[in-house]
Amino acid sequence: MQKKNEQTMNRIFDSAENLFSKKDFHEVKMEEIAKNANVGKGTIYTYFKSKEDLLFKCLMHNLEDHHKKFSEVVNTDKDFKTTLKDAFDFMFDFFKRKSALIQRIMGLMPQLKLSESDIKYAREMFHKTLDVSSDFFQRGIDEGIIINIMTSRQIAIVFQKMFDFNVMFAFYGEPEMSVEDCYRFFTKTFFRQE
Amino acid sequence: MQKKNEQTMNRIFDSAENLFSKKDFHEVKMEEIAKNANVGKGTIYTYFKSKEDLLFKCLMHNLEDHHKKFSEVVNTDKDFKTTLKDAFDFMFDFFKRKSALIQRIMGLMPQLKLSESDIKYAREMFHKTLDVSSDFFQRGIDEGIIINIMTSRQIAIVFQKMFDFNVMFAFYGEPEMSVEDCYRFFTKTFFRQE
Amino acid sequence: MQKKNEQTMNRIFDSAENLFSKKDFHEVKMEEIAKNANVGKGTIYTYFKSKEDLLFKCLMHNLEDHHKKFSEVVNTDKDFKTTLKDAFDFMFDFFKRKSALIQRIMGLMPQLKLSESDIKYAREMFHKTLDVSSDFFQRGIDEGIIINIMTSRQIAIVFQKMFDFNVMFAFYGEPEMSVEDCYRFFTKTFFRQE
Amino acid sequence: MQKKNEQTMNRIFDSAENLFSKKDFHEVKMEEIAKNANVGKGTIYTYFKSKEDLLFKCLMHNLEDHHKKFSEVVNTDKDFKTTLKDAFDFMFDFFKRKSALIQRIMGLMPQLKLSESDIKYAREMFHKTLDVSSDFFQRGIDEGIIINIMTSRQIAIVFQKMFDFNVMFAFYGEPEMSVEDCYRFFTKTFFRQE
DNA sequence: AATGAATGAGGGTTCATTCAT
DNA sequence: AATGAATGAACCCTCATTCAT
Repeated sequence: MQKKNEQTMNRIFDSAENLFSKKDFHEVKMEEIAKNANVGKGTIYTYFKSKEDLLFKCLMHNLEDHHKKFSEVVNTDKDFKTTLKDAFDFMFDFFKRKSALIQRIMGLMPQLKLSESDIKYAREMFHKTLDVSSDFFQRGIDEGIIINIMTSRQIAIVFQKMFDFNVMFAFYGEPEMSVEDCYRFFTKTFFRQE
Repeated sequence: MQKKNEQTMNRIFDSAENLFSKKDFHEVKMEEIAKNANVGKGTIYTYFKSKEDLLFKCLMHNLEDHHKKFSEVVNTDKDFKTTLKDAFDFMFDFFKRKSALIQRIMGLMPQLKLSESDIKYAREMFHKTLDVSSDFFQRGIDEGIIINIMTSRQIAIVFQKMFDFNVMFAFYGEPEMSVEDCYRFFTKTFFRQE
Repeated sequence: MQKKNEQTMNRIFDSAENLFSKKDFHEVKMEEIAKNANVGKGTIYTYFKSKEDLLFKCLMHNLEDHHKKFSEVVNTDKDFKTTLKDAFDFMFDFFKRKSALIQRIMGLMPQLKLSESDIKYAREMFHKTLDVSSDFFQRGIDEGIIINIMTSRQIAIVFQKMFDFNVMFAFYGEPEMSVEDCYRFFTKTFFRQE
Repeated sequence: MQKKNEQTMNRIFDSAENLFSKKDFHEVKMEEIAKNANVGKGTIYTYFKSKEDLLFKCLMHNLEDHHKKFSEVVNTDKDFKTTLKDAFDFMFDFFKRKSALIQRIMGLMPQLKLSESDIKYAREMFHKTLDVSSDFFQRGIDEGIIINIMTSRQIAIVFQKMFDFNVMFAFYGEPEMSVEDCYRFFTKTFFRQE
């Protein structure tokens, strides 16, 4: 794919991500995606096999991006607590922009008719992403900062998922947690109390 | 068959809840709901105005049931900690059976075209349900058992939502938390440490 | 059919005629007919084989009634012109009440799946009704009052149909013809001018 | 197939007009229209919003065509009587081809759920068409050829509607009026007798 | 005889996908 | 490569009809 195509594909990606974030898969129409991307309906099909494929590729596109950036955040020479704070900042922001999309897609995954290789790729991607996180928390455990009431992978999952609380807070009209509140919640639960 | 049958409606409810739990709204076909309920396709429409209405009524049906039973669990003479344990037992079980359904429906709610009165009713139901929970946690705060790093309503939301972690644990192949694990997680975070 | 049944059947007839007059066949629902007749939906089917049968019987019911009453009007000892005036009065009134129904039904007749005997009966009914009228106009021709630019049967048809003009006048917002206007129109066209 | 094809739309128009002429609105199936037009069922919906919209557009399509051609017939330098004869020739032919369609549609109009603008457009179209006719008959009145027992608009309506008689004649098995018969009928009624 | 709950065939409409240009 | 007109499978919903009571 040449330069020009890359741009077209990215416009499609942006449009699709935007719409899939806001609406249910079946509420999003290919025509709408095409229009918002300023391309013809048929053009999408030169880049993606089907609507499901587009959804899947959107997810992977985001996961890869997230993986890359998150790796950069946690693979650093700073001390654990400082890095954790950076990680919270990063995730807090990422969550705000992408959680709706990812939540939605993951809820749909079981119904997607994916090829064997796609499933394999997705599984690897998910685990690779979790591994980065879990390795980081393992470091916290090894340094004696985090208590091991959970496995490092479980902690990584809680870390990913805890920002969901804010969605519910918003739903019920409660004040949302700031990134500092989130950090405090996390340390209260997982840090060894002095 | 003369009187509109409570049983028929319950069969439809059961079938719909079951399918809506397993699949996306648009993947569930009315014909499938009818078949699994052992009724004709048209019969559903004598009880529910539309597929969306059926989904909505399913949610309300469950919320009402949940509200009633949960109220019984927490409105008791037992001491706070014992009652909290009962509440965890109850929620853990409820979550296993119903969370998929409720999660899915709540994700769809914004797209549902509900009547004013339906919206009002849903809002009331959600808040009524949360109130029972939040009153209970307020008692914990008042008794000095729970620290007030969050409002009682926020705690109630966390309490509802924390079982979600298990869904993710399952997704990533991590061991799920037992009800005791959940209770320990909660007390670690919200109980005053002696 | 006993007394009681006759009443029920007439309530169904009235309800059906009323609705078929106002709406298209397919817009009229059996439930609506039943409700307006204060009977159960199933009851209609104890009197009529189907919705089409009900429509057909409605038409016949009206034609018979019309035939009977119109016969009484024209079979009289009064002179031709006086009788014609009476006929206009009668038809003008009949038209106002029933033309919508009859027009509608006749437009539907070709699509109705009628039994051989029903078709035969309808044909006889239509012709019998026309015959009364045409015999009367033949008398006018024989008496030298009406000129024979048309057959008596054609005149009878024009006589039946001319009130239609008022429907169109109303549609276009023009003043409608009074019964006297109609009579004048008719005589201008068919009476020998002195 | 790049440009939305005028031919495709005309094929749909022809097919729809043909079927709506022969059958009741609800007896005509979209599938049938599509098949007779040699297009896919969905294609119709790229040209028309709904079945009702198609019916409405069919009517307007015909009225516009009729208006244009009829205007050409009556807006001429020939003398009144000659022009009237031409008008009869034209209407007689038009009626044979289109009256069934227009009659049927007009009977349905009250039940159609039309937009404000559609209603306005239809109203204008109807009146514009009638105006051409009524202006012409006004000329006849002004020239002293036609007596003014009716307004020119009423005469125009009678002129439009009188061909209906032939439909009834056919129904009852009477000989139909030729265009000359119709002309004679009209002049007998509306022309000043010398 | 009367009822109305239950039925399911049938049809209007949507929309992902194709393919000629 | 890009397009969008055309397609038809699929699905929600309606409503005439049936039948157990």
